[in-house]
This record gives sequence, C-alpha cells and structure tokens, in this order.
Amino acid sequence: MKRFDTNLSEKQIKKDILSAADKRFRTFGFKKTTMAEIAQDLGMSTSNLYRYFPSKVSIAEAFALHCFEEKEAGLQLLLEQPLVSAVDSLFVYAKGLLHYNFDQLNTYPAINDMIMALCETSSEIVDKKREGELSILKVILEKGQEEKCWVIEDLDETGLAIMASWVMFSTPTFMRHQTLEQLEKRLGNLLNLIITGLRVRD
Amino acid sequence: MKRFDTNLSEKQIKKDILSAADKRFRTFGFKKTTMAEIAQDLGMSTSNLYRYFPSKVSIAEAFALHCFEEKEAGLQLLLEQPLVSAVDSLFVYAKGLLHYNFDQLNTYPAINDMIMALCETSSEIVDKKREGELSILKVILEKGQEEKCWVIEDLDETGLAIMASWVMFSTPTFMRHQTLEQLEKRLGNLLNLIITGLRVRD
DNA sequence: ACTATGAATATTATGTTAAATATTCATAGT
DNA sequence: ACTATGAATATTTAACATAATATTCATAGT
Repeated sequence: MKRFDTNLSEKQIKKDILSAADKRFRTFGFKKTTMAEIAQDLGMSTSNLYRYFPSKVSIAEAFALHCFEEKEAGLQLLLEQPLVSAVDSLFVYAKGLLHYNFDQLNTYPAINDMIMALCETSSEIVDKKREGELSILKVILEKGQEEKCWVIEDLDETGLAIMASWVMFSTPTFMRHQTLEQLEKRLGNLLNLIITGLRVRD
Repeated sequence: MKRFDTNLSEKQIKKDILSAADKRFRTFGFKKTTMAEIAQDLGMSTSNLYRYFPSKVSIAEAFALHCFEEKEAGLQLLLEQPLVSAVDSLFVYAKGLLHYNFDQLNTYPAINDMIMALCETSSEIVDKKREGELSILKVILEKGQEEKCWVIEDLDETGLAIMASWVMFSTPTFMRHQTLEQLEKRLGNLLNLIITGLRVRD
C-alpha cells in the first residue's frame, strides 16, 4: 500500500488539486487564492500540495495549459461541423477565437489577468498558446491547399503572419474599448483582406 | 502691457513649458518629473504652470500629441522619396512605423510607458494616434487606386483593418520578446499577405 | 484687469512595521 | 519506503504613518 487512500493515484490527486485551484482562480484570481484554501478544499494539509506541484505558480501554469486545451477543443468542435470550404473554416476559426477571448475577458477577468501575467514571465506558456492556436490554423491552411483555395509556400510562416494580424482581437487593452460587434466587423474586413488581398491581379 | 515680459506670448510660454516637460519626461518619465522641476527649469513658480495647463496630465497629453506629430512628419518624409509604386509606399510606411515604435521603445522607454498609460485613460489620445496614422495610410491606399494597383470600396474600413493587423508591431508586450529582424520578417510576410491575399484567383 | 506668486490644502508616493502567505523540513503515520 | 503533516522559516502583502507632490487660492506686482 503506497498511498493512504489507494483509490487515489498521483495523477488523480494532481487533477483534484488543479480542479480546486481552478474554482478559486476563476472567482478570486491568482493573488487572492491561497495554498491553504486549496488544501482545505481538498481536506489535505498545505504542505502536501508541494508533493504534487513545486510551487503556486506551477499550479497556475498547469491550469493555464488546461485552459488552452479546453479552448482548442472547443474550437476544434466548431470546425467539425460540415463547412463548405477552407475559407469558411478560416472565418469560423478566427471568429471563434475572438468570441472565446471576448467571453473569457468578460466572464472571468481574473483568469485573463492571470494568464497574461504568466505569459509575461514564462515563455513556455506563450509558446504553448501560440503552438496550440497555430496547429489548428495550419490544418485549415492545409485543407485550403488541398481544395485549391490557395497556394502557400511556407505554412508555418504564413500561419504566424496571420496570427500576428489577429493580435488586436486577443489583447484585452484593445478589446476593452470596443464592442463585440465592432470587433467582429473589423476582423471580418481583415479576413477578407487576408484571403483576397489588396492587389488586383491580371 | 499684459504680461510682465511682453516678448513672450501665451503661445510661446506654452511651447516653453512643453519643451521643458519634454526633456524631463524623456529622461525620467511622467512620475519622476515634478511640476516644481518644470517650473524651476523655466524660472517661474509652480502655480504659474496652472495658468497655462490645467494639470500635469494635460501637459503629458499635449506632449503626446506633439510626439505623434513628429512621428507622422518623419514618416511623411520617408514617403516623399520617389517610390516606384503604392505597394512600395505601403512597405516603407509599415516598416517605418515598426522602426519608429521599436526605437522609441528602446531609446525612451519612459516615454513609451507614459503614452501607453495615457491611452488607457484618454480616448482622445487613442483617437489622435489612430487618426494620424490612418490618414497617411489612406493617402497610400488612394495612390494605389489611382495607379490601378488595387480597388478598394471603403478606404476607411480597409485602412482600419490594415492598422488592426499591425497591432503586434506597435505593442511593447509583443515587441519586447522579439528582435527587430524577426519583427521585420513577420511584418514583411503579413504585408505580402495583405497585398497578394491567400486565395488564388481564376 | 492681467500676470504671477507663496502659502494652504488635497492627493499621491514612500518607507516601515506587522500580518498573511508561500515554502521548507524534520518527524510521524501507514 | 511511501505518504502526509505541523511547526519553522522565508517571502510577500497590507496597514499605517510620513513625506513628497499636485493643485488651489488669496493676495501682490504690473
């Protein structure tokens, strides 16, 4: 017998900790949830938390990664509906991302602040966020290649360029001053530009 | 006789105040320059500053607007060189803007922080910044129309969409984690995308 | 009546101590 | 040997007093 309650694997306990932290982070944010509270919610001692996570920020990081996975799963789901073309997928994806960011910002401002702060200090978090979003975008771009919607030389660079152009639609500072409708309209115009381009070809 | 030293008009005194504030803001930032210091630099009393500006932030705002004018003048100058096409102008403008932002961020970080803070509290500043940059972009887009480079239905909306796509290249948070070379490359890719578009037309 | 000032007041920053919290560790339970 | 804990320590935050600074105002100089 390794653990007092053998029903609980290490993996499960980590999940439980994450879940308890999640609830508190959502409501109170990072600073205002304490390790003592998380432990109390789980009926364990504070020091025991450190047997599963090396620090409070590491819990926050794991939580952030979990959020990214949830977000990406949600967007994947949107893209699984039968869509006419890769162009449609691109619109659905970009608007889905905007909606997610907008909702997150308004429903859980504390979470948003927390993740932004983590991004300032941990490049791993930034990378995971970017890579996750990029991999979905690349699937869409590849689909477009197959459908002969467009021809792309460098998928990664093109994907990164497109994501760079979406920064305004995922940055609180810029989102806060506009309604969702305004943001949607502007994003729509931008997507048309990206798809069609400015130049009239001959 | 209205003023003790009649050589100085109200306009000139405002300019002098702005110039004195400029020097201090550049070196020490907003918080670490005091009204007393600005007054002392000009040999006047602190309270007299309030006869020309209603508050310290109003001086900062006037200074910010002055910065915008200088920036725009510099960019105009870049565009006055004989350029082959509107496409070239667009590249020169976008890259000029990136260089300006990058230099500003590294040479005068205090100024940059200050203007960002002002943008958070004053929509007038945000508007002026946007309008100034947009008006130059619109000139380029119009030139492109005349040159039959492209056809644009709504100049304003197209201009705003393009500027939205440039947010990453003018936001410190995102610029700080990348070299100028990386930023230039990504901006180049984005501009090509905006000009050429993804879709292969028939 | 216009311009400017010094003193008075209100607001904001700074430094300092006490309290809260994160983290470690030696020890106990299984 | 693995799991968990309470007590001990280190770090961060909060509260408060103090000082610095912004702003106002009554008054004086031209």
